Amino acid sequence: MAWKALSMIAYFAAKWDSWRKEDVVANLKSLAEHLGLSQATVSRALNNYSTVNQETRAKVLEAAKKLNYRPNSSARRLATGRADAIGIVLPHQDDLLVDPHFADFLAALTKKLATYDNDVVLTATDTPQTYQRFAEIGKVDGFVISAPKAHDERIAVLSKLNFPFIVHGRCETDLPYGFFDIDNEGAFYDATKLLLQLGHTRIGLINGAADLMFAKQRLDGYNRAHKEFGIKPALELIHHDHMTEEYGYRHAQALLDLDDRPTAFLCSSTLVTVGAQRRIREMGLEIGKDISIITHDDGLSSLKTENFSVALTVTRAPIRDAGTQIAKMVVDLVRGTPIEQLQKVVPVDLIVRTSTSAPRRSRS
Amino acid sequence: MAWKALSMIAYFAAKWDSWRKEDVVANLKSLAEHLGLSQATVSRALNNYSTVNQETRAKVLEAAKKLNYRPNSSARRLATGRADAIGIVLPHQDDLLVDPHFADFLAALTKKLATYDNDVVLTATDTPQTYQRFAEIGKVDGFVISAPKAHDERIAVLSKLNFPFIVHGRCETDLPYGFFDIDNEGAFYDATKLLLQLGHTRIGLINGAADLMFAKQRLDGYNRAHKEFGIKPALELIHHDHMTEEYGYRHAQALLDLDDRPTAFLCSSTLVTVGAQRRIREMGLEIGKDISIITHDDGLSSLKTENFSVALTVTRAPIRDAGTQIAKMVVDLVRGTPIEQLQKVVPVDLIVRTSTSAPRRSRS
DNA sequence: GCAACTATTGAAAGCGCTTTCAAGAAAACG
DNA sequence: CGTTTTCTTGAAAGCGCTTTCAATAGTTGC
Repeated sequence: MAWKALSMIAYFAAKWDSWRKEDVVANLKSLAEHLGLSQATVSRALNNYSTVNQETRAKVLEAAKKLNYRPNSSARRLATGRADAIGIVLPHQDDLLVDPHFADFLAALTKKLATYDNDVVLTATDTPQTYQRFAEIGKVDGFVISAPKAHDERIAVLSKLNFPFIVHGRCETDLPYGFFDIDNEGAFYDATKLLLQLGHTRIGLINGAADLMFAKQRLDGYNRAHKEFGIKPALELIHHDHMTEEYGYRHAQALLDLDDRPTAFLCSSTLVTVGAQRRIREMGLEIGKDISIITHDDGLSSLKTENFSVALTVTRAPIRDAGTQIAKMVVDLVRGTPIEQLQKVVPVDLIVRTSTSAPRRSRS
Repeated sequence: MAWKALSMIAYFAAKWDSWRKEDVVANLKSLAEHLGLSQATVSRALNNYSTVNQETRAKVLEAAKKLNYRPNSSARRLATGRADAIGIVLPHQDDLLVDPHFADFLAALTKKLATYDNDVVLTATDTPQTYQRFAEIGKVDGFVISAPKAHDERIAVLSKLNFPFIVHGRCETDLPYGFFDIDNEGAFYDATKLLLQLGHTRIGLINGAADLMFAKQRLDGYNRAHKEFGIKPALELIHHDHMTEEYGYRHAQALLDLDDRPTAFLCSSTLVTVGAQRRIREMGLEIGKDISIITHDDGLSSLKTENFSVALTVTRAPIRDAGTQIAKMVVDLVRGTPIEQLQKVVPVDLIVRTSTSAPRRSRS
């Protein structure tokens, strides 16, 4: 085993040597000297200036490649004023809570930004001062704001600083800002409508935290559908909380303990549904028969709604798509695309599977 | 509503103005001029050099605060050669798969690094060249490597480059490197032993991907316990795969379809257990009675093992702790702490709850 | 054939900070 | 009281890159 380990390392080392070019050149200056050119010309060649002769450019590019030259990023940043990096603040709502959706979002965002040679810089503390500092200090060229609240301080601050940012979601403000959002209102309108059409009249809503904009939008959709059917949903049916398995369980429990308990649930995330399902089972009820469920599905890579015991009817909008799109949008914004062109809302699919059916008639 | 939105914005704007000091000073030069001092002295004062007079320092600090001065990070990086940033490469095993544990880990890491004034820079592409480039380019001072394989290329490369890095986990190599790991082998040894002591003789193992080091370690623990009991586990009992709900389901299914089916499962992650549980239920079996389960619990903030229908017996090691510890370790490493002092393995708790019991005797 | 362009390159001035080196003032020493 | 030390500060030289501006050579126009 020890031998094997050693040989593997030797293998990788050799492989690595073959990638690594012999000569390595540290900086522009030495590359320029090596080529017998000025730093200026070499820099221009590397940065695709039209004023540089084709042959020269070719030579420079070749040498740079051969000598494995990489421009120092700090120097470049200092000279250009650009950071080629986008900031993103970890949404740690509570101290402990981390949204699992965020991993998928981040992965897609980072991957797409890499195609624009932009990095992602993470920060933990979510205060206006953090944003200001990052902006002023030149660490990032722009921000992506996640999980906006209806009235989000961060947007006020960044607007005031006149610093580029794209919001993942929307908020209520008259300030102009770029955003990418899914049609949460429409999605939950459709979902609610489907349930109402099936004959459900008491529909429990297990929503995200009340101050988050998307939760508000979803509630709006829920309400609009009810209004169309002339039904006024009881307040006891509407729950707002963090979207964890645990809270899914608790709120399902509360809903099922009601005297006149709902015949259908509308859940804001897959994990919440896992929790709700646990409670439903405990009570000996059957999903899709005793109780219908529609959940919002962010297309998490590690937890798929089609794989639930009872395949779930969902409103589906892959959060990775949001990451990918927002990456492009924020880069465009930094490069000068006007805000008005960076406001996008995409529709949400309603995928009907077996967790929804007409309510059972037999009720005591 | 529109009015309310407007007023909120006005509120935030006002609040913001009160934070924001009137005068703002762009750079060291103007701050120095404002103070009637040289840039050198001001810089020294700001960076806590002992050679600067106490009174002068106080004056400088006060002025810097009042004028809201923030040193430009690129300039500072260029001058010092430090980036004050740690790189981390997103572990996208497949194109689509994102490990939900990673969000928790990242959050803790980022938060702790912030206390050292270090940022986290994310990258998507996981090739040796990526590491090399980031290192040479000066974007980061060090790396954190996640999910190492037994023979991990990245470690060979970074070692060769002589670039600081800390591994979250371990690997098989004779190269010296810093790491933080939990005692996976011990944890699964303990868990397996518990099951064997309870009388189980056929224990299904639903492990992580076979090339990942932690999966190997866990398998080792599983095997060691069996050896002690003089039992040779059948190969059919040992499964390796990605740790998603879906695969948990599938492998549980495969295991339960065996002629002589296992009476206990050992699962490598909470999400896998969710899937396994689904299959177990479908077959009308009862966890903790028909089948015992022990799962490894990374302490995910949004999915807690104590909240399963049948509270799960677990080997528990919060992944956030790893993030926090590694943050400190990598900073220490960059600052010169020798590698030998940066190798840590922490024990794992075995928490017994109700998902484990002696196997049922009645078997056909 | 000379003025007016065009194409291409280089010199040099930053970008905003840190840090070496030298210098002046104050304090300590003998 | 002259000399050595200690404190404190400033001037200036980078860090490695980009970019303005000037300069040269080569073209074109009339």
